[in-house]
Amino acid sequence: MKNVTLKDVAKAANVSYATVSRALSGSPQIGSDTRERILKLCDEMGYTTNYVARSMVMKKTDVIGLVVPSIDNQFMSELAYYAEMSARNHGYNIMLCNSGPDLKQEKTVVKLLLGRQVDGILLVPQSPKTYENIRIYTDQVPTVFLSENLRDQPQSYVAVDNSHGTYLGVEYLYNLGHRKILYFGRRQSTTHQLRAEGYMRACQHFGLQERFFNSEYNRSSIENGYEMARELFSKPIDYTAIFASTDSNALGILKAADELEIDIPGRISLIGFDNIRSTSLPRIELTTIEQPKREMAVQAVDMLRDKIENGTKGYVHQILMPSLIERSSCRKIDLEM
Amino acid sequence: MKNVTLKDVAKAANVSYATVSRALSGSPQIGSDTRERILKLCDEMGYTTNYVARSMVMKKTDVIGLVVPSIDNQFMSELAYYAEMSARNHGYNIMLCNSGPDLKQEKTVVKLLLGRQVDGILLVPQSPKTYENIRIYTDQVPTVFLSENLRDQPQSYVAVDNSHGTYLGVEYLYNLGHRKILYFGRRQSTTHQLRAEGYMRACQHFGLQERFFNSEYNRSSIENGYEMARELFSKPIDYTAIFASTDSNALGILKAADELEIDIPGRISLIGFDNIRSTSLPRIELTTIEQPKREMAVQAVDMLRDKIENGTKGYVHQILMPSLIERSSCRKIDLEM
DNA sequence: AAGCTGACCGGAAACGTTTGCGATTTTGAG
DNA sequence: CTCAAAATCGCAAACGTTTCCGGTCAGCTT
Repeated sequence: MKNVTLKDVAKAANVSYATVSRALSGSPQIGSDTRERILKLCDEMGYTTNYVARSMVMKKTDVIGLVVPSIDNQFMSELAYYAEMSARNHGYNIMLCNSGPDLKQEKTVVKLLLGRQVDGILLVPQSPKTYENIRIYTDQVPTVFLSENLRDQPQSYVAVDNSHGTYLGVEYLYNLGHRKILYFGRRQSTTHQLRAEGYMRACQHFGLQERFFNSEYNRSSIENGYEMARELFSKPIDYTAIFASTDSNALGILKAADELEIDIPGRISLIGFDNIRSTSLPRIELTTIEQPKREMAVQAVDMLRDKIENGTKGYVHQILMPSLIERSSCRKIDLEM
Repeated sequence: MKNVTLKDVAKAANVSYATVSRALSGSPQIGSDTRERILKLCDEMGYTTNYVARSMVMKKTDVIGLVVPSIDNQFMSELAYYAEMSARNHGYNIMLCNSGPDLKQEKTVVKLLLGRQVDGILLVPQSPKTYENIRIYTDQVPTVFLSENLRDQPQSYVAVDNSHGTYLGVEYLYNLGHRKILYFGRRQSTTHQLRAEGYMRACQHFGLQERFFNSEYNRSSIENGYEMARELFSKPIDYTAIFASTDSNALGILKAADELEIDIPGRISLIGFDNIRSTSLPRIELTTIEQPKREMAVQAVDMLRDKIENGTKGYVHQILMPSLIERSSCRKIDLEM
C-alpha cells in the first residue's frame, strides 16, 4: 500500500533517482532512450509525484486558498466554480475555507492557509472591516479580493462597477416611467454603499427624489430581506418601484409582498442586483443587474497568478461592467396617471 | 519576507530546534520555564508551523479532498459547506475539485488529489460508472461516497434512503386523494433508479398503476427538466400528480407548465426530491422530500476520519432517513370526481 | 562522596523531491 | 589515434519538520 517513490523506480531502472526526476520533468540533459525507458517504468509502477515533497524544495505549493463567507450561497458557489476551473487549468488546486460568520473565524482561516503555504489567496470579504482584519497576512502572501474595496486601500481586487450597476437600473426604471424609486439595502456593506452611490447619482441626473430604506443587518439574505420588507410595507407606500441592493433581499421583498397581497410587478416594480440563479426561476423572473461571475473569477485568478509567478508588486483594481437582465418584475408606468 | 522557521526561533532562544518543536507540540519532556520562553518568542517572531514540512515527516497532510460534479449547484454547495465546517473543526482542510462534466475529468482530479497526498477523499459521484472509473485510486486512499452506491460495491457511502423517500411522497399524494401519479426522471442515474424503486413499491402497496416518464439526459438540471416537460405536456395528461426525481427537474416542469398554462397545483400536483434552497422561494413553494444535507456531510467526514485515524478497513453504508416537506405545490383531490 | 535516577535538552536521521556541480562516457575533429 | 568538447548521468545538499536515541547535568539515596 506504500506509495512508490522516485527511489523505487530508480532502483528498477538501474539509474539514480536524480535521473528519474529529470526524465519526468523533461530535462534536456538526459538521453532520449533512457527517458523513454524510465517513463514507461513510471507508468507501469504507477508512480505519481509526491506534491508535498516537491513543494518542500520548490518553495511553491501550487495551491491557492479560496475563502468565502459561506460556499453555501449561490453567488459564491458560482464564483468558486469558475475559480476552481480556471485555477486547475493553470496547474493550481483550491483549498476552500468558509470564513463566516465573524471576523475572528475569517482571520483564523487565513492564518491556517498561510501555514499551509498557499501560493496565494482569493478572498471575498465578509465585511468592510475585513481588509483591516487580515492586513497582517495580506502582505505576506499574494492576495486578491473579490469585491470592491474601499477606494484608497493598497490591495488588489476585481469587482463590478457597483455604482454603475444601480445607475443602469434606475435609468431602466426611469425609462419605464417610474419617478418614485425606493432604494432598499443594508448599511454595513461596502458594496451596498457603492450601489447606493450609483442610485443617488442617477436620482440626481434624472431629477428624482432619493428614497432610502436601510437596515442594520450584517448579512444579506432572503430572511433579512423579508423582515425588512414586512417593516417597510407596514408604512404607506409612496413609491412605484423598489431597487433591492441584492437579489436575496429582493426575494425576501417578493415573499413579504405576496403575503400582504401587494402585487409585484402590478403595484410595485422590483429590481435586484447580482443575477443569482434563483432570479431566473419560473414565477420569479426577477429583473436584475448581472455581475459577470465567470469573468470575475477568471480575472481574479489571472491577477493572482501574475502576482505569484511574476512577483508583481503593487495593486490593481479591476472593474468589470455590469449589465441589466430584463425579466418580468418591472412594469411600464403610464405617465398620465 | 522570508518565513521564520524553527531554526530561527531556536537561534534566538539559544536552544536546538528540536527543543522548539517539542515546546510547540507540548511535549512533556521539556522544562516549563523554557517552554514559556520559547512560546513567547514564537509569538513575537510570528512563527507559524510549515504544514508542508510537517506533512512530509508525519506522512499525513490533514487535508481531505472534496470532489463534486460542480460546486455550482445548490445541493453540492450545501454539502460542501457543512463538510468544510466539520472537517476544519477536526483539524482538516478541504481541497476542492469539480469533476464535471465527464468521467475523464473525474479521474483526473482524483489522481491529482492523490498526488497531493490527501488523507482521504469525499466524493459525490457524477454517474453510476464513477465507482468503476476511480476504483484504481479508491483502494489507495480512504474514500467515502456521498450518494447511494450500487448495493454490492465494497465502498463506503452515506446517503438518504432514496427508495423510502419516494415512498413517502407517493403515500402523501395518495392520502391527498391522488390515484394517477406519474414518475418523472432520468434513467442513467443510480439515485434515480433507487427512487423509482420506492415509487414502484408504493404503487404496488396502494394499488396504483405505474406511470413513467424517463429521459436519457445525463445531468439533472432545470433546463433538462424543462425540455422533458415540454415533451411530456405535448401528450394527453392522464395523471393528477407528478413526482419529479429531483427538485431541479421539478422546477423545469413548473416552468413548462406555466408557459403552457397548465395550473400547478390546480390541475397537476407536483412534488420534488432533495429540498434544495430554491424550493422554498416565494411563488415556488415546492413540496419535496428532504435530504438531510448537514447530517450527511458530518456523517461522511466522521466516517472518513474513522478510516483515516483508526485505519478502519472494510466499508459501511450509512443510510439516513428522508422526510417530507409540505409546501403548496400539491392539492387535495375530491375523490368523488 | 559515589553512584544512580530522572529531568531536560541536543544531535541526527528521515520524509521525497529538485538541481548545481562534478564525474564519466561518448563523439568528433585534427 | 589522441584529446577536447559535448552529452549523460550520479552525488549530495537543501527544503522545515518530528522524533528516536543518547548525553549532560542536578539532586537523592546510601
